[in-house]
Amino acid sequence: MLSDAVQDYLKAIFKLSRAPAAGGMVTTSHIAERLGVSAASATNMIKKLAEMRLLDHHPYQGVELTPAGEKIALEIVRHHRLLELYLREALGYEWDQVDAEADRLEHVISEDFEDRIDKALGHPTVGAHGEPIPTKDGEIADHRYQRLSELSAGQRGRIRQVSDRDPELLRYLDRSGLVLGTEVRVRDRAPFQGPIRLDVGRSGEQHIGLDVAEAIYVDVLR
Amino acid sequence: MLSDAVQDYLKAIFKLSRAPAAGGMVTTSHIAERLGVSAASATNMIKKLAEMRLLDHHPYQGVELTPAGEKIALEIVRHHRLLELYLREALGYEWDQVDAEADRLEHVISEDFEDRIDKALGHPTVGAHGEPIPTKDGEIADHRYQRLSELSAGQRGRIRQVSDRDPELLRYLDRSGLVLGTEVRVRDRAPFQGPIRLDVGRSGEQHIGLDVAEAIYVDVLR
DNA sequence: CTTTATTTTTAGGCGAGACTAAATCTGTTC
DNA sequence: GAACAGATTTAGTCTCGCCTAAAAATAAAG
Repeated sequence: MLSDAVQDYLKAIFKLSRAPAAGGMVTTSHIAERLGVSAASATNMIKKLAEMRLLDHHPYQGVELTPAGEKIALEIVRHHRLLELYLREALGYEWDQVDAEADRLEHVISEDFEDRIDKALGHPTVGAHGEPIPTKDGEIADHRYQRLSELSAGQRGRIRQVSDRDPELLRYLDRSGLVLGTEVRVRDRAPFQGPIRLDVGRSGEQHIGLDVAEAIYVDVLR
Repeated sequence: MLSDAVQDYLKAIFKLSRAPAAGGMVTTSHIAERLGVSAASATNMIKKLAEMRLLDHHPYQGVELTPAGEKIALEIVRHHRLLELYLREALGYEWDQVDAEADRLEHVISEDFEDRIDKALGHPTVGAHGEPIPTKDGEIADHRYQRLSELSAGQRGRIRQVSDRDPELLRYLDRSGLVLGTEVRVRDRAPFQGPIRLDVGRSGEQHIGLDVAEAIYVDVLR
């Protein structure tokens, strides 16, 4: 049985390696920062994971998950995303509360539990924030949405995914109507990394900062 | 935050102290046996728990939970029993599978999760095997059922609780119709700790061993 | 090409919670 | 009341996952 710590590292490395601008290679300091541990601790765990053949360590350069490591990471991500969705759909959790609860549950649920909530949810393919849910045999869809921050004035898009990193942000998005499925249109963008003016849905107009727009992923329409 | 190990010890001590023939005092070796650790390990943890004022340690005699320790134990038991029932009612688990899953989940769920499943279940007062569920403020009902093994020929009873210690036993009980709510009547008892012949419900007749009868608790009828 | 700033790794330690082996206490038996 | 069996505690280790401080490697700047 893999420890919680091992699982957390694999998950973090997987997510970082998928993040834009990471060419598959993930640095020690990024891992340490993500997990809130010292760089030395991260190095130690990296060495251990490398011995277990769950990742390749290129000293001073970074790490890369092996297929075996990625497989495990995907199982954890699957657990996490199914749990998030279940908490929301079956137990009425708010959008911003599911991540923390799922972080603790994901390490302890059995395969059976996973299968049962998967079934209860109707075998969903996307999670509570629009992220793809890996299949049981380790396939994960690659949606390639665009960030809302990349759209230019006049473009329209439908919100398909939002970053789940910050509960505060999720509450803000919820209040602002910027939820999954909503159609938005960029009215204009202020210069110098300024705010974006948006039409949200049929009604509201919103001004959002660039950081917020970067956390929203859309399908471009038309 | 209390570690999983601390929680497991408190829960085990609580359950042992409630078991018949334990005068509130629980021995080191019983604790060690229940948790599957060496007696030395149990002694270490006992000293630690005594320092935390969660139990009183009378060296070489045994331990007794303080009110503070019992409070925590009851919270864990509440988590466990609500989870067991939820797994059964909401996710369709079998009678014998819920204990193991709940053992892992009980340490990680939040207060919020507890409240949500409690509500979803309609604030139940007994768990999946008939055990009383402690209330949120640490009250636990004391049912004082009788063991089926204590009934004499001719007596009738309704099954109100079964021991959850052995999944194998639970499967056997399920197959035999010896489930919660069923009415049973003792036809006769073989001598020398022999089997008990039972009428089960309206139909079946069953012969069960004394060990099995000791694991079944009934309300005596008439 | 050398200095400097940054990142990464090494070295050494700490707390939890388990272990084994040895010492000590309790209780029973003669 | 002495001896012995069994339970309990003490003493000393081990692994895991974290830490800080120091050393080493890399990358950037002069």
